[in-house]
Amino acid sequence: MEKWDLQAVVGGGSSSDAMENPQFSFGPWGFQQDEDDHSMIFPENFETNPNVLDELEELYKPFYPRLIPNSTQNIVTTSLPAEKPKRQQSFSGNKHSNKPKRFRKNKESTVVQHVTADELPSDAWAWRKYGQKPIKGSPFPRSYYRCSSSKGCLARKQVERSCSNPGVFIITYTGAEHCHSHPTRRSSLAGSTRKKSVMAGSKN
DNA sequence: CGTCTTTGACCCGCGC
DNA sequence: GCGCGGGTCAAAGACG
Repeated sequence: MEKWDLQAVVGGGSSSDAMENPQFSFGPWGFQQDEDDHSMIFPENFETNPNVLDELEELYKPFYPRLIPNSTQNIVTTSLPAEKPKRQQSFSGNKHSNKPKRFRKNKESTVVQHVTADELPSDAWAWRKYGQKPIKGSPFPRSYYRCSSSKGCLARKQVERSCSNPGVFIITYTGAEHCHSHPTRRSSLAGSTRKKSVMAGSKN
């Protein structure tokens, strides 16, 4: 079983980093968005050109925990096909409840970071894992996290390991922007330092 | 007690 | 229209 500890990977499982790094002004939700095209344009050589990287760091510093020069950390934004009319979400409840159906696909902007294990950012937000799925074509599963700092916050992120570069993690921020400020402390640390044994043999 | 992770099932978008 | 793949829900169990 490829059970790899994403808790350690995303850093969201531990509150220590977040609290020790108050300078983090983290949150990809807040960059400029066009009405229709939720995208950011990056020069192709931004990763290799130190000047470009520096400029970008200044530009996007408020949105990311840190941009590490000479690293594999990367920012790729996906622009949504605004022109392509998609079928509206039905929001018809599911078998479990009458709650409105969650919207699918990224109707908000998405921001992708490629980081190495050592550079995995520990953001100031508290994330709660709500799902994990094996991805076709990738030996590694993708984990889904949502912001647990505030109940109404719709911010989400996905963490997966690069299939071509197992040492590189792909963090995708999706959903809405945070509707709250950085949590000064976690509401609870329960479960945040969960032992690995739980995931190893809980249900299998 | 409150929050977290895990995990199977469900639902939807999209390609064929 | 059907099937696949991906995203989300919610119950159960664990931890501080």
